[in-house]
Amino acid sequence: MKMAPAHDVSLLERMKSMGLRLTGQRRVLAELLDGAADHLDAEQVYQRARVKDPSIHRATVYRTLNRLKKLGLVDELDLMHISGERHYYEVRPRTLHIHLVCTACKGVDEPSESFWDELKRRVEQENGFRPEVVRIEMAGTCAPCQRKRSRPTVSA
Amino acid sequence: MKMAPAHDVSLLERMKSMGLRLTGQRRVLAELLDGAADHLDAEQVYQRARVKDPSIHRATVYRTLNRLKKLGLVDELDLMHISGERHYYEVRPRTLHIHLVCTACKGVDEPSESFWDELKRRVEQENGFRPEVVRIEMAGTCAPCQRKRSRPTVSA
DNA sequence: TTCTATGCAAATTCTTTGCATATCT
DNA sequence: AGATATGCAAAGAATTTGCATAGAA
Repeated sequence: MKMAPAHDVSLLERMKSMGLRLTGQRRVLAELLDGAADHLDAEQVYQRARVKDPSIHRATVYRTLNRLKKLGLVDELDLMHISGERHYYEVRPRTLHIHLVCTACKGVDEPSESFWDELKRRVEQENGFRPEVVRIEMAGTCAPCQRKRSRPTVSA
Repeated sequence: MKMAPAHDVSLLERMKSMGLRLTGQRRVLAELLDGAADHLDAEQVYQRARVKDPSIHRATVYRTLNRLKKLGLVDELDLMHISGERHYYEVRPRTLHIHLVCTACKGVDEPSESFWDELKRRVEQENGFRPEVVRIEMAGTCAPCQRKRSRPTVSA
C-alpha cells in the first residue's frame, strides 16, 4: 500500500526549475506531498501542513495545489469515488501507474505495471492520439478481501 | 467523439429490474442519460431534464444520480480534471473503455479497446486483485491537434 | 525594488437534507 | 394503503476571490 517515490528529482526541485517562487509555505507543501505515503485530499494536506506551519491558510493550500496541477506536477484523482467523494492529490508519477481500489476495504494499491509502453504504442497507432498522462483505475476486490468473503461469515 | 450504446438493455430496464420505482422524473433522466452523446455534468443533466419536465428539481437530479451510482448503473468521472473541474456522468459501459482527453481541444474520444482481457488477467495473476470496474483515462494530444501544432502558427 | 504569494474574510459554487405532499406499486 | 420519491427552501461543504500586507527574487 506504499507509493514508490514519484521522481528522482524532488517536487521542490521541479517547482524551482519551473520558475516558481519558493515560499516557506510551498516548501512545506512540497515536502509533504513528496513524502506522502498515501493519497491526500485538500483538507488532509491542509491539516498536515498546519503542523509544520500553523499560520498556513487553507486558501494557500488550494491555490498551491491548483498551481501545481496546472503545471502538471501534481494530479487530482477521484479514485472512482469509491473511497469517498473527495479529491485526492498525488505528485505526478514519471510513468503509468495503476490504482487498484478495493470496494470492500477501500484500500488503494499501486502495482508496478509494464503495460505502459504497449498500451501507449497501440493508442498512438490505432487512434493517432499521443498520450502524455495515463491513469488507470480499477475497482474490485483485493486478495485479502476475497479470502475474507469466501470464508464462512462469522456473524457479530 | 460518439459513444457506443452502453447496453443492449436500456438503463430504464435495468433500473426496473433492480426494483427501482419508476417515476416520471426517473424515466426522463434514464432516457436522457442513455441517449447522451457526450458526458454530462449534474447541471447539464438538470438543464436537459428540465426541457422534458419543467417541474423537475435539481435535488431530484442529484438524488437520482447518487442512487444510480450506488447501484453501479452509472459512473461518475472527472476526466482527470482536464476539461474542467466538473464531474461527469455516464451509463456504466458493459466493458472496459478508455477516455482519451485532449489537453488542447478538451475533446474526449473513446476508442474501442481489446486490452481488457489481458490487462484483467495480468492484474488478477500478478496482484491477486479481482477487477470489476476499470477506468482508463489518457490525457494527451489528439491527431487533429497534433497536426495543428506542427503547422506554422498563424498569429492572430 | 518589484512582483508575486499569503492571510483573512466574504462570496461562490456544488451538493445534501428535513419536511410536507405527491406518486408509484 | 403503504412505502418511497419529489419539490422546496434552507443548510452544509468545498473551493475561490478581492484586497492589503508580507515576502521572495
